[in-house]
Amino acid sequence: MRIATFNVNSVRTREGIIRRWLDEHQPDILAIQETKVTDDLFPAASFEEAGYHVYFRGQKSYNGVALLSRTPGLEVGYGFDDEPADASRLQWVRFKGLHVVNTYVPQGRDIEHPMYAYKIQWFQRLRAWFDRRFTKRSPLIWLGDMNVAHDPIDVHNPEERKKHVCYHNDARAAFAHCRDWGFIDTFRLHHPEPGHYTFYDYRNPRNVKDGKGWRLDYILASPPMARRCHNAYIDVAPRLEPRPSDHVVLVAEF
DNA sequence: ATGGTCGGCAACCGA
Repeated sequence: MRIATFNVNSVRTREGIIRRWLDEHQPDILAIQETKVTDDLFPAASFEEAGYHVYFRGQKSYNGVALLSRTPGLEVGYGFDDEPADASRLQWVRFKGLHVVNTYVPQGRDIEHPMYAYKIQWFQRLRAWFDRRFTKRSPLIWLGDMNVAHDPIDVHNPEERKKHVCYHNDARAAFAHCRDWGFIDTFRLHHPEPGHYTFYDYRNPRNVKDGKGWRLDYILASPPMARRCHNAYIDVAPRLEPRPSDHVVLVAEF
């Protein structure tokens, strides 16, 4: 089984990229973040044509999550149990023998900004949510854009990024606490070496050109799922497109 | 050291 995650930065702008990627890689599940569209305008028919069941929740301009799947989801939900629910950042789908949780974690804007405290809190709320709903024996996948480079090898220039909201100690600790529920990082399992990234900030074209990136996207597995994971890879195809996205595709095979 | 680019959507906000 092949599972993938891709922050598309507008599902309407990347619809062509997504369709081509689906045709070429034939994933069983593709999780998408930053769809940036309300549900009435989501291009669901296009992905259904490609042979997928489509589950999504979005809003105007910002955020938005979606999950495409070869097999139908048996149950689907959005958001935390309490407020703010953040329904367009947290999605879960139950399949036969598998739960998938798709998140677009708040970026945080700046260390001093209230959204950074909100981001830290968001990981804490998510950990409590995992604790309530699942056990370590659950066949569970948590994937998406976590907006954190977990370790020094997950960012090109860690020494210069200590005050960045995606590498600051508090963000890394909050992400770590959430992972400590019992998740295993499927990509790192198969690629212990540095230099693999899933995001290239195109506010600096030089860094994009030089491949100086961040690893912000993850496919994390509960112990029973991690035991079944035999391969993981990053596909940089979206960077080769005429209108490249800032994130690329992360894949894990089970 | 600074600022650089996208996408959505119609002025700037968010990343």
